[in-house]
Parts: sequence; C-alpha cells; structure tokens
Amino acid sequence: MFKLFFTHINQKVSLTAAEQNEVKTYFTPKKLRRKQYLLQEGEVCRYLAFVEKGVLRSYNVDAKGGEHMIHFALEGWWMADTYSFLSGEPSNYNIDAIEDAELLMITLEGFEQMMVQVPRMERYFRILFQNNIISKERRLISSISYSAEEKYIRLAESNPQLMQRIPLHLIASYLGITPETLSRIRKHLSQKK
Amino acid sequence: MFKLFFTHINQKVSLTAAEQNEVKTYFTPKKLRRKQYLLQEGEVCRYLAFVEKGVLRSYNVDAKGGEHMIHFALEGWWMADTYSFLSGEPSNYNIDAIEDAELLMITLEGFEQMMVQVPRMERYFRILFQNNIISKERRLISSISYSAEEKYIRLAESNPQLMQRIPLHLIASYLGITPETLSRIRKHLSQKK
DNA sequence: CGCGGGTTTGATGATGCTCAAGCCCGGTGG
DNA sequence: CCACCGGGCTTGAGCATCATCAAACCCGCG
Repeated sequence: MFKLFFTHINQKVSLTAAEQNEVKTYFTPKKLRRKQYLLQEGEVCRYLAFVEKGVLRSYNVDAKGGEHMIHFALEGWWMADTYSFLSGEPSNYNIDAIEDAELLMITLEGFEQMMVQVPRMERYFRILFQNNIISKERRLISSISYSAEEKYIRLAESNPQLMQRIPLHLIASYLGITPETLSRIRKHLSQKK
Repeated sequence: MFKLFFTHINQKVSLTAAEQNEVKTYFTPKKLRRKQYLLQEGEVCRYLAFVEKGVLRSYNVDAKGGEHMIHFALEGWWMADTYSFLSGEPSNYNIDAIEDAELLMITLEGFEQMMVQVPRMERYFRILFQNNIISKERRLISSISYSAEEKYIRLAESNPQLMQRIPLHLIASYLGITPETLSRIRKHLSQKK
C-alpha cells in the first residue's frame, strides 16, 4: 500500500526505515469509488490525501452551474484544498474521483505532529508547496498570455500524463475553454502533421 | 522607516519591543526610482522586499515582447519572485518600480536566521504564504471562468486600492486583456449607472 | 509650446462561444 | 446476442466577445 508513497517521498528526501515506520502511523488508507466525493463545497477539508491509485479532481461550481477544474491528481500526486485544510475554513471546492482510487490520508493534527517528529517530512512538504506555487503561476501566466491552442499545446507538453488519463471535456474546463473548441484545436493540430 | 512595517506585522502576530528590535537587524532599507529594476530576468532573486512607500510590479516578457503582470505591491505588501528567492534558481520575471519606492529588504540567509530567532515571524510568513496561494487560486479561477468585464468587476471589488494607483494598461495586462478592451469595459460600466 | 505616455474611439477581423445535431462506443436489459 | 441508451466527442452554422491597427485626444512635464 505504501510502496508508491515512499518511492515518491524518497525521490525528494530520503527517509530511514525507522522514519518510514514513523510516517506510516500518521496515514489512514481509504478507497474511493468513481464519482464519489472526498470533499463537498461548504465542508472543511479535513484530509490531505496521497493518491496511490486512480485519479482525483478538484473543481468549483459557479453561479450558473459551470464546473471549473482546479487541479487533477494522478498516482503519486497529493490532493486537498490546501487553504481549507490549513486554515480550517469551509471550502469552496469539490473533490471527487474520476476513476476508482486508493488514498493515504492524514489529518491536520497528524500533519503537524509529523512535521515535529520527522523533520525530513517538513522539508518534503516545503518543496511540495514551492512546486505548487510555481505550477499555479505557470498556469496563470499561460491563461492570461496565450490563445486556446497555445495553452493546450503547453499543457500537453508539460503534462503529457494528464492527456492519457483525463477526459477531454475536463481538460477543456481546466484550460478555461469549451469542449467544442478543444475538439477543433485537436483536429487542427492533427491535420498539420 | 519601520513604522508601516510593524503596523502590518502586528496586525497578524504581535511582537514585543525586544522582538521588533531583533527583527529590524535583518532588514536593509533601499530606495528605488520609478522604472528602476529590483530584479531582471535571468538573475537570482536575492531579496524579499517589504514596500514602505511607492509601488512595485513583477511581470514576465513573452517571446513576442509582450509584458504580463504577475503581481503588484503597494505600501504594506511584500514583493519577490518567491520561487527564485527560496530555490536560488534564476528568475523568469522582472521586478521594477511603478512609482518611486522605499523598501526594507532581507536576504534568504537573513530570512532563515530570523525564522529561528523569532518564531513569531515564521508564523507571520506562514500566514502570508497561505494568503498568497489563496489569492493566486482566486485569480486563476477568475481568469478561466469569467468574461473580461466580469474579471474587471471582480478585481475592482476585491482590490479597489489597485484601481487608484495602477495605470490602466497594467491592470489590463494583469487581467489578460488589451488596454482598448479595458477602456471600453469601463465606458460601458459608467454608462450603466 | 511641444513632446510623450497613457487613454479613448472607431473600423475590421479573428477567435472562441452557443446551440443543435450526429456519431461512436461501452454498458444494460430484454 | 442484439437493441437501446447515455456519455463523451465531433461537426456545423451563426453570433458575441475581444484583439488588432490606426488615429485622435488629453494632460503633465521639460
């Protein structure tokens, strides 16, 4: 169950066997069925989840009922509404499973304890948060700087893994365009080659 | 010089007189003229700066020479390329002054020492980073979810201070629209009332 | 007074959205 | 085993939004 988990962590900071055993104690496994919620708008996000298997998405819903993708998480990624998780305020987002998923979850209390007990994990999460800020900034720049086609190309190049796993209408929402436009862009690109 | 500085910090965490004196020692004042750079693309961002007076902006420049605003900082705000500052990697951004400015700057070494010596400042920056993530997410959602007019209205409502200080063509760039479009939007809104 | 940066205005065209229909494919029930 | 259904993707026509290009305007400053 923790195989992928430690593989990923050890890529960034290496933990001793003893530390790994300590870390394990903070996490609870959970399975999630396709379409099942991990978090619904209005609730406080109680868990930070590592995806061992499957795919999650987070999104918010606007006044007209439109869904806007915030984030996807494939195997080896983390998922939560970071803000709600850390602050304890109710979330504006929904999180659910795009495919059946297996998670490892930790609460805020566990998280804070773990930081103290296993300082290398604090380092790991610092790196993670930094990367999170960077990728959000990239996406923001992309979304204010480029045309729909350019945005799609940039995403496909920087995140080819997403293209193989995420339905296209969700990719469209992630890019802030309609599924129809995305379909035409893909047609256009395939004709070029 | 440190008046606004401590007013702002004490709003989030209150420091004793002794702590304030300790904190002061880590910062260096600096004046920046209008149009003068604090950071240029390719350099490492060596300083995190608190704005005591004036206005800064950070932006990146695309292949066609277009500027895209990342962030503004009025009095009481912080400015840096957080990623470059923390990681030591060269920045893709430029930072310069929109108006003559007075700054209080700290290096990464100073920053890290300060965290250890004055734990309350660590707490302060945790809050700051959290807020940063939240506002970036808001902006992202805004930019993928709304029309140009809606984006402008949302910005004007959430950040009225910016409207009074930042030239409109920079606001337009921040929103990812052209100055002409922004001008027409404003005309349209003023006619409504 | 003249210059220059910033903002406005107008005309035109491209980009992307909306609405509506059709297609493809996997899953379900008869 | 086939017929049907539904979800996701595609296609097309028409329209709204926004960008582009060009020109005029406004105002503070040298």
